[in-house]
Amino acid sequence: MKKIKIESNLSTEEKIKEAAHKVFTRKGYAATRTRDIAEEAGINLALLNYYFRSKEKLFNQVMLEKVQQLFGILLPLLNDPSTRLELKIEMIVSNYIDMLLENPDLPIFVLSEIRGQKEQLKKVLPLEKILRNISFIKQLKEKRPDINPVHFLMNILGMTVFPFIAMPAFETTGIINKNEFEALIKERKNLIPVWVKAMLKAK
Amino acid sequence: MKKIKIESNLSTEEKIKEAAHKVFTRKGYAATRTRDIAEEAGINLALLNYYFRSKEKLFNQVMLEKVQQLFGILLPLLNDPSTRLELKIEMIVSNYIDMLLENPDLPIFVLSEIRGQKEQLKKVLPLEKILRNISFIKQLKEKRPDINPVHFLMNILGMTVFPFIAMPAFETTGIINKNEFEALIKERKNLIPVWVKAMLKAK
DNA sequence: TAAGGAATTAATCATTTGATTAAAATGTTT
DNA sequence: AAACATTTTAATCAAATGATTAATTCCTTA
Repeated sequence: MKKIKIESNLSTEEKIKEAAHKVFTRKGYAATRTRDIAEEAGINLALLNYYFRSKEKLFNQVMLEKVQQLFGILLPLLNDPSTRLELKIEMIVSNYIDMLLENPDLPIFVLSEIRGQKEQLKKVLPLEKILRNISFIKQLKEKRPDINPVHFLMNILGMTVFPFIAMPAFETTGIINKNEFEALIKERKNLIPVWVKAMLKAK
Repeated sequence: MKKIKIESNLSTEEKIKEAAHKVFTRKGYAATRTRDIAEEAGINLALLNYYFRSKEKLFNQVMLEKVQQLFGILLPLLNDPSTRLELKIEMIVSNYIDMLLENPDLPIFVLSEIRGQKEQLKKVLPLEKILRNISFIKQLKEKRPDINPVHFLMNILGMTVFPFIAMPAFETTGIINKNEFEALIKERKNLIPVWVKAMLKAK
C-alpha cells in the first residue's frame, strides 16, 4: 500500500522537521548541531541526512517556512482593498499578536538569521513589487500625504513585534515575568490600534 | 620603560578586542571562529588565547560592553528627575537613534545572544531595582495612571529600535535601501516624540 | 513466503575548530 | 652585553561535528 508507506515517510520526516524547527529557532543555525535535532526528534543521526541531505538544506526548508509564517500573515491583510484603514490596523495587530503568542521566538530567529540568507529571502518574498502598490500603503498616503507611509508600517510592527524580541531581556532583568508579559501583550491588542490612530492624527 | 610595554600590550589586546567586536556582532557567537577574529585583527591565532584565555572569555568581555552600550545609554536618561516627561522622551529618542546609527547591528546582536547569557546579564544590569522607582516610570504613571507605564516604554523602544532590527529584512526585500533608511531614521528623531505625545493623550 | 525495496542503525570518516606547546623573536633591565 | 621576561609564531592536539557507509531491520508485493 502506497499510502501507508507515504504516511510513514511523512511521519519520520515530519518528526525531524518539527525537531529542526524547535532547535533551530531556539539556538540559531550555527549553534545547532545535527545531533541536537536527531536527539530532539528521537531518530538516528544518519536519518537526518537520509531525508534532507545536509544540515543546510534542512535549515533552508525550516527558514523558508518561518519566513512565510512571519511575513506571510501580513501580506493578505495589508493588501485587502475592501477594508478601511482603521479596521485593517486592528486586524493586523490582532492577528499578528495572536500568531506571535503562539510563536514568541519567531521574530528574533528570522530577523537574526536573515543576514546569511539574504539571497534566499529575495526569492521567497518579492515584497518590492507588492509593497509599493499595496492598498495599506495607499490608504496611509491618503490619510497622511505628508508622511512616508513606511513610518507607520515601522511603528505598527515595532510596537507589535518588538516586545517579543525584547522579552528575554525584559524577563531576565526582572522588569516583567512571563505571565505579566502575556497579560500586557493582550492589552496591547486593543491599545496599539488606538495609539496608531492617534499617531495618524498627530501634527 | 613600562609605558612602552603597556602601550604595546594594549595595542595588540585592543586589536583583538576590536576585531572580536566586529566579527561577533556581525556573525554571532556560534558562527564566529577564533580564526576569523585572528585574521580580522591581523594577529596569530595563539595570541587570542594568550591574551584572553578562551573564545568564551573574550566573548563575555565583548558582550558586557555591548550590553552596557545598548542599555547603559538609557538609564541616566530615564532616571533624571529634573527633566519633564516631554523633553525626556525627545532626549531618549534622539540619543538612542544617534547611537544606533553608529551601531546599527547592536540591537539584533545583543537581543539574540542574550538568551545564552541570561545569568551574565543579571549581574550587569540590576534593572529590577532601578526601573520600579525610576523617574520616567513615575512621570508616565502621573500622566496616565490608567495604563501600565511599561507599555509606553515598549512603544518608544519599539518604534526606535525595531527599524534597526528589521533593516536587513527591509533592505533585502527592496522596500528600502540604505540611504533611504538613514533618511527615514533621521526623520523619526523628530516624529517619534510627536507620536508618543499623541499616544499619551489618546483615550 | 520469498524477493525486493525502503527505512533505520552503528560505526566510521574527514574536516573544522578551540586550545596548547615549544621554540623563536622582541623588548627590558642590570 | 648578558640575563631575564614578555610577546609572537608555527606546529600540533584533541574534541566536536557534519556527513557517509555498510550492514540490518522493516515493510510491501508478487
